[in-house]
Parts: sequence; structure tokens; C-alpha cells
Amino acid sequence: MIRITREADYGILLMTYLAQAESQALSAAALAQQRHLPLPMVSKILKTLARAGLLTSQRGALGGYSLARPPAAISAADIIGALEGPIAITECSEEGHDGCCSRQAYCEVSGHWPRINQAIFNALQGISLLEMSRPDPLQPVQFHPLRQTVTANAADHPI
Amino acid sequence: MIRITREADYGILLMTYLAQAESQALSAAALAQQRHLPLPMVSKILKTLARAGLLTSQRGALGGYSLARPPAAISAADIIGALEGPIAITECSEEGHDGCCSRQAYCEVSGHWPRINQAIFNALQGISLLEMSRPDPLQPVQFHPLRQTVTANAADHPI
DNA sequence: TCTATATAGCACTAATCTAGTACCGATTTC
DNA sequence: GAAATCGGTACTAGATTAGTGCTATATAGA
Ligand code: FES
Ligand code: FES
Repeated sequence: MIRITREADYGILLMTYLAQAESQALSAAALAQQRHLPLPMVSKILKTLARAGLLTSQRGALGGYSLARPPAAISAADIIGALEGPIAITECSEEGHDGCCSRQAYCEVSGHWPRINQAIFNALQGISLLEMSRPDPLQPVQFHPLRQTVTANAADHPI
Repeated sequence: MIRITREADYGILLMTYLAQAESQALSAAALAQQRHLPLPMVSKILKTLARAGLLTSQRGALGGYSLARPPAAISAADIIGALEGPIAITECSEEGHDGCCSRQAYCEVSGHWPRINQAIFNALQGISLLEMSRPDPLQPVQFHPLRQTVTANAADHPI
């Protein structure tokens, strides 16, 4: 169902909390307690985010993590990308397989995968941590169709 | 890395092929051979797509599958949704858990997940099978940044 | 200096999910 | 009636994810 891993899920929960405490450094233990998440996971995730440059860490007593950039300058794509690697929706569009996939000779879609990835990346890039950390969104769970193809029926896809 | 399953991947490859043969019915075996994919998988995928109403099937000798709607009226979201269920990026935003997830009481992101899902859904909805089945896209593998947050660096995300 | 606190990094296990296969029944053409 | 082809379900092996554990390193304060 096009899902992100739980690590990335937790990552966003943690980042939103840090966005609210803006400059104050919070320890992994404190964050785990606030968000009611398992401490080892929280610890692992924060380490990864720090290595990716999204958080700055302070070791030792009274240490902890804080955002490396203002919340408006961090996007959902940044966080997910840091925790799951580059956003590539199919094996085909990943880099590193010598640049191309084994089915390429028989495939006419190949040029379109990057477009699809790009579309998703743009969608995630357009959502900032600042927006996500606002206590309540203006637009709740309501459905809001924008661009649809001809006969597609929104009710079939209860997001 | 936000990936779709291989089933959905194959599904798109098969649908694009069917889009090119438009009205002509093709058997699972023929499609598997053309796309060089394992027949049992192809068979399974086509069954699912038919049940979802995206394909019409004809049984018996000379039978096969053909598109139920014109390619312009089928989107990437339709295909992926049919093969992987509704597009829900996290456990939290799925329906059916009595409507809400266990972390809700301690979570301030909750209202934003639907927006994120919606963004991705719109991105996929905006790509039609007609576009995907064109032999070669106008815009190849080139990078094309649209909406970016402040300091995000496109080069960090080699889609 | 010593100790408590906290991150850094790596290795490991169990549970879950995916990919792929197999089988049997139903339907249509010849 | 025989051959082709779809319909549905159940099953297995492999890959991935979720979560844990341990040790080293750095900092603050007594
Ligand atoms: S699926 Fe890889 S080239 Fe088309
Ligand atoms: S993660 Fe489920 S309510 Fe926030």
C-alpha cells in the first residue's frame, strides 16, 4: 500500500516534537517517554537523523538532540529520505544497478518511473516540518480531490 | 524507501502493454512472454486487476484480458491501489482500526497524515496509463525540481 | 579525578511481509 | 469432448522490518 517503514513514521513523530521545543535539546529518553515509543527504537532513529544532518547532538550529561535547521527548512521528504534512503519507488529506478534494470530491453515504461518518483518526491518535499508540527490542521480528515483522471472515483480510495 | 511491491510494479508493466494493444484481448501467457515476467505472477496479477474492474476477462480458448476503460481513464493510482489496497502510508492513517491508532492520545501529527497521503495520491492520480504507455517520454531521466523547501538540496536525493 | 548521564556505532534475533509456485474448478472455442 | 484459458485459494521460501543489546566515547558536575 505504498507505505513507509515504522522507523520513518516514528521519525516524523519525533521531529514534530522537537520542532515544538525548537532550540532546547531533548534526550532520547525524554522523547521516548513523551511520544510513548520504545526507547531503543527512538535512540536508533535519532542517531540516524543526526548522522543525516537533520539533528545536532550533544553528548554527555544534559546532552540531547535538537533540530539542525528551522522547522520550515525541513521537509517530510528530508526525514523519510534520511531514514529509508533515497526515494525510489521501484527496483528499476534505483541507482547503482549499473544504472539500469534487467527488464529494460522489454520495457517501455522505463522513462516514466523517474517521473512517478519525482511526483511523489515533490509531494513530500512540499510538506514542511513547520506545517506538520502545528497542533491542529485547518483541513481535518476531509477529502479534497485536486487532479483526477476522467472516470476515477474518489470514493474507491478511502485514503 | 517508499516502495511499491513488485506486484504493482509488474502490474504497471502489464497494463502499459495492454494499453498499446488497446482493444485486442491478450492471454496471460502472451503477456508474460512479451514482458519476460514469470507466468504465475502475471496470471495472479491479471486476476486481481480484473476483479478490481480495470480489466475485462474472456474465458476459454482464444480468451484473454483487455482494458476495461480507455488508457486515459486509468491512472497509476488506480493500478497501484488495486494491487496493494488503499494508499495509506502509515499504520495510523489506515481505516478499520476502529478509526484511530493507539498513539493518537500523544500525537499531534495525526491530522497531517491524511494530507500527506492525499499529496501522494494526487501525484499518482495525475499520471494516466496513456502517458505511461507512450513509447518515450518527452522528459527523459533529467531532474526537474518544482516545489522545494528552503534549504533542501535536490542533489541529496538522486531519485 | 570520579561518577552519572547521554550519544555513537555495531551486531543480533524474531516476527512479518513479499515473491513466487501449485493445484483444482469453471468457461469457452473448435 | 478436448484443448485452451481464466477464477480462486492455499502454500513455501526468502527478504525485510521491528525491536533489542552491548560496548565505546564524550560531557557535566561533585
Ligand atoms: S522496469 Fe526497469 S526498465 Fe522498465
Ligand atoms: S501516529 Fe496515529 S494518531 Fe498520530
